[in-house]
Amino acid sequence: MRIATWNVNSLRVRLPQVVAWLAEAGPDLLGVQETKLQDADFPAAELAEAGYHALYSGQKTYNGVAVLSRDPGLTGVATEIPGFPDEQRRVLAATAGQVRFINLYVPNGAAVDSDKYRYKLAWLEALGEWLEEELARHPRLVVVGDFNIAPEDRDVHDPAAWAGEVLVSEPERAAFRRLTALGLVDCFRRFDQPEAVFSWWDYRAAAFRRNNGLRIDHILASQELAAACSACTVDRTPRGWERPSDHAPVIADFDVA
DNA sequence: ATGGCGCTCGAAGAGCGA
Repeated sequence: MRIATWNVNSLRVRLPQVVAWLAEAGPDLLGVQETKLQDADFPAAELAEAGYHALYSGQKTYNGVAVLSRDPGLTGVATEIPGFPDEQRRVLAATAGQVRFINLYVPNGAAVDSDKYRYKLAWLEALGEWLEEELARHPRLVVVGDFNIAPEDRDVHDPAAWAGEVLVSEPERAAFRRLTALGLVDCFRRFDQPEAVFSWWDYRAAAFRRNNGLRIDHILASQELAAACSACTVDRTPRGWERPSDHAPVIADFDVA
């Protein structure tokens, strides 16, 4: 089973790239973030033509998440963190067979100590409580998305320049470690990886060409699924296409039915 | 060098992302 995540930064703009990438990479499940589409405008027909059933939870202009699945028989759909009502559409969970799939667009946080930063930390706190329950219910749980956290300095192109900034600050990293302490495994770090592998590069200052990036998009798996994970990679290719998203897809393969 | 680029809304330029 192939599971992937991709912040597309506008599905309206990126739909042709998403369709092309689905045909190349062939994920069974793809978590999409930043669709920036109301549900009425979601391109369900185009994606169905590409062979994918879609769930979506959108809003105008900002945020918006979707789950694309080869298997149309998804159940247990959730669009909120229980007990954390939120107008921002950042959560979409569903069960495919025995696999519980949770797709997240974690708040960006804007700047350390801002209102948005405090919202991000509160959001992550509520997420942790929910994921603890989800883990108890679902031995095969995978949590994907744009976490907007680079967990360690090796996930940052220039740790000195980024020290203490939003996306790398210690409270954010502590929130990420709280998730892994629940028993969720960062699939990317289960394997030997090259140095300087990132999933996001600023549009400005030729950041992609210089590989000035951050690894902020992640695939976390329960221990049962992590044990069945055979690979986890970032696919840099779409970031090099014309008019790309600033994020690249992350892919993990699992030896489960 | 504290900007730089790209998307949205809406029809200019501000807000936002990371």
